[in-house]
This record gives sequence, structure tokens and C-alpha cells, in this order.
Amino acid sequence: MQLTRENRRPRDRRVTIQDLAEALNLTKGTVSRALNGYPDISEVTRLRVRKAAAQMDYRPLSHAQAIRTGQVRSIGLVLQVNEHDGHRPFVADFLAGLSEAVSRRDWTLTVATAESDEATLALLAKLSDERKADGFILPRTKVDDPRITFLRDEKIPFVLYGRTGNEEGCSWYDIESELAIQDAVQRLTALGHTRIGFVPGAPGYTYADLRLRGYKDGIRIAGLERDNNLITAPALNQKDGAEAARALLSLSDPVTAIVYSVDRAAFGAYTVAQEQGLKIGKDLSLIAYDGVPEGTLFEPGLSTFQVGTRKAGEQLADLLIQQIQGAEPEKLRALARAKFLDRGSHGPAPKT
Amino acid sequence: MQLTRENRRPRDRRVTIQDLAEALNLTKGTVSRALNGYPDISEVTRLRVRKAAAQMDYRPLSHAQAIRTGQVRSIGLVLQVNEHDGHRPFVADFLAGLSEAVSRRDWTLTVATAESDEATLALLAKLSDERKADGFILPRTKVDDPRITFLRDEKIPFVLYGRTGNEEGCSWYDIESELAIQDAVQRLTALGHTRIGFVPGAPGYTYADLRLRGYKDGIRIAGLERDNNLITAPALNQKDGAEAARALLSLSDPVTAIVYSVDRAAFGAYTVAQEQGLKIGKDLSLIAYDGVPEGTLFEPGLSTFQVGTRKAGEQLADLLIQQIQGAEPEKLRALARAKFLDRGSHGPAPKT
DNA sequence: ACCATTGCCGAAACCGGTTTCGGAGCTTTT
DNA sequence: AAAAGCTCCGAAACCGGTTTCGGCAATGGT
Repeated sequence: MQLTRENRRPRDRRVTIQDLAEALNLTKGTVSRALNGYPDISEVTRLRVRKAAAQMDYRPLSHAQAIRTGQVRSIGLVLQVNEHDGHRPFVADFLAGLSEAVSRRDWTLTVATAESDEATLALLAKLSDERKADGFILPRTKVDDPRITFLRDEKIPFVLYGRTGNEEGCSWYDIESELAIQDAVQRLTALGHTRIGFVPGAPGYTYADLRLRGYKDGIRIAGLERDNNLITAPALNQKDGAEAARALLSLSDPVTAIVYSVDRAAFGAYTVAQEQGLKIGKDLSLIAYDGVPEGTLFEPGLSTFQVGTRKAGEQLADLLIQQIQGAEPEKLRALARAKFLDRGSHGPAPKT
Repeated sequence: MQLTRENRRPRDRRVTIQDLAEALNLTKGTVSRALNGYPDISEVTRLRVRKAAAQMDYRPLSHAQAIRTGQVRSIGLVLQVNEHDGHRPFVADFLAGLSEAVSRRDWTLTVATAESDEATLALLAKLSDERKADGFILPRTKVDDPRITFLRDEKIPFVLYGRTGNEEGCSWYDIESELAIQDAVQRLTALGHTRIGFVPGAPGYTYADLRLRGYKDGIRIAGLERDNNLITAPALNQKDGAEAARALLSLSDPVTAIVYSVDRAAFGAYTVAQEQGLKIGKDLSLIAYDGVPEGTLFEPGLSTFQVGTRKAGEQLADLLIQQIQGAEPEKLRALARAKFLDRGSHGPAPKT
């Protein structure tokens, strides 16, 4: 409504492509083609332009380019912030990774949050439609994920943090948490444990299936017999984690060790141990997964697998940008390992 | 380098202002002025245009507007993610608040991270220079904050989350944590405590000074004598918090209660209590500030003041947008209160 | 020596908006 | 009834880039 908007920033006007062109005695079209590597520009001119651009510190306005190219050099992240907020400690690191990779290439990161699947889809549609982002990072993937179906249909570039069910046309980065969990079981059997419980993660999410598989593989490899009573209901917080621990400890043949899919659930075991007078790391061994910082608050600390969240952000941003620039999605896939942190919550099986 | 970039999104082309103009039998200039409320457009035309725009679901491309207006309808947030990471649990909520307010008005949020003051300033300059953001949210303000000096000089709009030293030309939103701390002291004195220790927060940050003042005010109002031995060195994590507790408990006249500036430091008191066989909430009372979720992990939970982080994000975004749209910065200031959470870590003073 | 390429760049259109300017038509004033 | 003033809109320039098209000059081929 206000027309008399005073002009901000009279200071140093930006150097435009026009300025560059005049300084070089070329037309701006030629300068543009030179900078964008068109083949009909001679090598000497190209270099001359590049050098002048660097000297004069010319940087094109991405939104001025966008109006013609349709690309804004920005990646989008829609965070779903409701329900069990188990991933919250990680968002700062995750953002740091994304931001790092993105600004290294002079792109930007556009963030939005939603509270439901529908709202998330609506935001993805809107951000893409209004050209606020050229592609999206999808954290916390589900086996059957509506975001993936949507973006795939709309032919909008995206990269998954985590694998999924139908991986056609998907690129992703993921930590092989199944191997971590399998490793956890192996570490425990090596310490003499034979009754090892498992507490699954959030149903529907791909990681939960994978970690369960890792547990089963671990049991099989160790030559232990498979006992479904050792697998509890899913737990994502301290309360449910405690419930799971109680169930496993009250079996006729109780466990001596528990593998938790997520750290926060494992905290419940500390409560139960205190209730029942068990010493963690001695009477009851714990290994979990995530590497949340709170794992050090207890005594002993929680042994767990630490995820390189920041690295993940960097990789994901790189993959997405490559894809937006034309790379084949299915060739953009990478896996990494989590790092084991021994903080003392696991030890030799107690003698019976 | 690649020239043959296949055209994405051939699907439904967006409706442009030109389409609107043709449908209305007007020129695009007229349509633009109508939508932007220029006074030289008749009321009937204005309404006709508005209606058609709504019907045809016309939404201008912000970056197309930006090329002329210089404004991209985006606010920027530069997070500093190093050092003591005490604010990490909050970033998800904070983002949710910002995002909520921002997308309500069809703006967007651009996020970047930096690891040092210099890098932060460089990012602010770059984001503003390349018109990635029209203004900035500054979290975690210091008494003497280089970001403020910089942005004020450059005449770039900004809003503080937290107060600062020289408030000229600043708008801010803040929680009056000094009142919370003062209230904490009052609650403790009401319970009979007379020896109440205080553990300050990060030096240099405005909140630390304010909370210290809140403590002193509380002591004064209660009519207790001022004793500088009751104020420890700053503590931001469990380890330093434990150190502070040890110091306060080993005084010749030991404390019976401790007020911590931040929750994470207060966790250290639990360690010390366990070491010395003290029962929290009985032998030693604790009240802290922040309201981090981990406060419930211990038994008893940590009594603390909870900050409405999400609300803060919403307010800050609103203030910033208003300012960008021309409002007077110094009129854009708001304060709020933290909410006390009694989780059991404070109780009556033990009888001597 | 002539013609067909090829290499290289200028000119101009274009992207989707905003903003300035001028003038047609109507009303008001004198 | 003419002059002056308003109201309202069209025309066109503009923002900062990208991309198409055409043509000049140098090169290559025969």
C-alpha cells in the first residue's frame, strides 16, 4: 500500500553485468555467455571476462537469473515438527551441514516447517511452484512416503535422508544403521550375552525396519536362537523405553542386555535399573543408536552409535545440487557408517 | 557448462500477470498497480482485478518482483553453531515459529550457519548483498554485538532475540528472564532458604547480565544480605555446573539452594548430589532456566522456567516484516514472561 | 580465386514483474 | 463556452539477467 518506500541501500550500487560489459567493451549478452560457458565465445574472451568479473567482484543476482532460467539456486528443507521430537537435537547440526555445502557453491537454503503430512505436501508444492527452491531434502523417510510419490510425479528434484520402499528415481544418502545394530549384537554376544532384547523404532519409518533386520541378522550370525519375545513394542521416548525394559526384564528367562533403536528410549532403562537396583553396564547392558548429547548425562554414559549428522547434511546438499544440475538421480546414492561410542553402559554378561 | 538443460515442469504453466491482464482486457501495468494499491486506479477496477486474481489463483513470483523492487520477501537467519551448543534443542521450535509467521504472509525463511563472529558477519553481508534476505533475525544477542553494529551501519533491517547494550535503532523481542530468576529466588526464600547460590550464564551475552541482576534483586527484595561468595563462575554445561555446585556446598556456610542461569549447567548439581549423598528437592533445592526437555530425565525433574521459543520465533518474524515494510524500529519492541515448571527439584529448606 | 564453413560477437527479444509518463475523457471553475 | 483540473488507464521504459538469431570476418577446401 505504501508507495513512498524510501530507497534503502544507496551505498555502493552492485556491479551489474552491464557495468562489466562496458568495462570490457562488450555487450552484456556476450558477457553472460562467456560466464556461462557457451561454446561460441573465444577462449581469450572467456578468460578476459572471467578475470574482470573476479576483479570487479561481480556476482549475478540469482533472482534476476531465475526469471529467465526458472532456477533460483536454492534448496528447500521442510521439517515436520510435531509428534515424537526425537530428531530435534540434530537439526542444528543438520542445518550446519546443509548450509556449509550450499553456501560453498553460492546457493542458499530455504527452510519451512509443517505439522502434518498434508501440510508438508502443500508446502512442498507451494515452495516449488513459487520457485523458492529448485529441489528438496527429505529427512526421516518412510517406507511408503507421500512426499516421494508427490515429488516424483511432479518431476521435482529431491534427495532422501534415508532409504525407502520404492526407490525408483530416488537418490539418497543414508547411514547403515542396520550394520550398527548388528554390530551392537555382536559386541554383546562377544561379551557373553545370550539373552539380548531389542526395542524397535517408529513404525513406518524405513530406519525402524532396517534396524530390526540388523538385530535379527546379528542374532542369526551369533548362532543364537530366535525368540520373538525378545522384541518389544516400539519405543521412542523415556517412558516407553522404560516399559520395554520392564517387559524384557520380567521374562521367565530375562535379558541381560538390551539394544535400543534410539537413544531417548534407552534412557528409560536407566529409570528401570534404578527401580530394580540393577547396575547399568554390569547387571544390565545397554547399547543404543543416535548419539544424542544427553547420553553423557547419566552414570555410566550410554554406549551408542553416533551419526555424522553434519556430514550427512553436506552430502545431501551436494547430491541434490548435482541432481538439479542434471545428474541422473539413481546414480546419486551414498551410504555411510555410524561410529560406536563406548561410554560404559555395556559390559560382560553377569554370571548366573 | 551444460546448455542443453531439459525443460523441467512443462506441466501447467503458471498464470502470469500478462494472462491476468488479457483476461481482464487491461494492460499488465494497470493490473500491477491495481494489485499494489496505487491510488490512480478506480475502485471498481481494483476490485475486479483482485477478484480475477483470486479466481485464477495468480501469485506473483517474488523474484520477478525483486528485480525491480529490490525486495525478495524473505527473512534471513544466521545461526552460529559452535561453542557451547546450549541452544540446540530450541532451534527446531524456533524455526517452527519463524516459518509459521513467515509463510502466513507468503514470505520465506533463508537459513545459514556460521562458526565464528567473522563468518557470521560475512554471511550477513553476502546474503543481504545478493538479496537473499530483506532483513535478519539475530538470536543470542550480546551486550556488545558486532552484528548489530554492522547491520545498523549498513541500514539493513534486523530484529534481536534478546536485548543489548546500545539499543538505538534496535527492535527486539525478549523474555524477561531477569524476572524469572528473581521469582526463583522469591520462591526459595518463601520456602525458608536463606543461603541461595547463583550460577551465571555465558559472559558477554545480555541474558547473563540480566539474570544476575534478577538474582541480586531477588536477594535484596527478600531482605537477605548480599554475599558475593554465593555467586560462582559462569557455567554452561554439566561439568562446570557440577563445579559450581561443589564450590557452593563447600562454603563454610553452605547453600541449601542453587539458582542456575541455564538448565544444562544445573544437571551438574545432580551429579554432585549423588556424590555427596544429598537428595535433590530436599537437602538441596534447584531452580534453573530454559525448559530443556532433558529436564525430565532425572528424578526428581528439574524445576525451571520454560521459554516459549516457538512463540518467540513468530513474534520476531512479525516484527521484522513490519520493520522491512517501513515501521519504525524503536516502536517494534516486545517482552514476554517465561513459565515456571515445578518438577520437584526445589522444596522447603532443610532444618539445621 | 571463389565459395562454403566456421568462429565469434552484437543486436534484440525475452523472462515477469514494477513504475513513470502522458493523454483521453469527464467534471469543475470562471 | 473555454480553460483548468481530475480521474483513470495505456504505452513504454525499466530491473538484471539469459538466449536466440543473424552477420561479419577469417579460415578451409577445391
